[in-house]
Amino acid sequence: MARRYWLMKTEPSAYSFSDLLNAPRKTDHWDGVRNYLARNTMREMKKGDRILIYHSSAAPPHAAGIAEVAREAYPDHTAFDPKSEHFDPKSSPESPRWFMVDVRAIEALPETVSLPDLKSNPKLSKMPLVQRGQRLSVQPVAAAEYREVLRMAGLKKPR
DNA sequence: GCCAACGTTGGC
DNA sequence: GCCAACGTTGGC
Repeated sequence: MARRYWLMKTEPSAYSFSDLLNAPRKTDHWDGVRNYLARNTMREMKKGDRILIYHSSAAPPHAAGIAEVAREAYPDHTAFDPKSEHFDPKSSPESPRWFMVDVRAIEALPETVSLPDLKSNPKLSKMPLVQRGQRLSVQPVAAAEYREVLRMAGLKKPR
């Protein structure tokens, strides 16, 4: 199966692409997704798939870096922890409701690509990200869209 | 801080 | 199963 492409949002004040770059082996688990559609999308991810990491609630919001799927979906243990802000009493180790993947940072984009720039590129008009009202924290990206974002970021060699 | 657009919850 | 109320996301 051909490699696929995805986009994951994060609020940089909570967890930024730099945090991922500085994590051991540049790898971390992506916990806390509590939306069924986003969860289902994560379960489609395969090891080696590429991920655009997007900083939401920034000024301006922007694509910050690229990463890859390091481990495919497995139960999100933060849902089992009553002390976690992502705790969900309806999820249990026996019957997990929420899942996460591990992601590994590949590299920061040479130039971040702002949301206004993404919106003004007609080639990207079909991305859920730029469509009004889309709130998905995990979403698919077409291969051509991925390449276009990398080109806008000044990354000559697609990764 | 505002608020539009959704998703979820719960009464019926 | 419907749908109003409520909560969350996230751009502005």
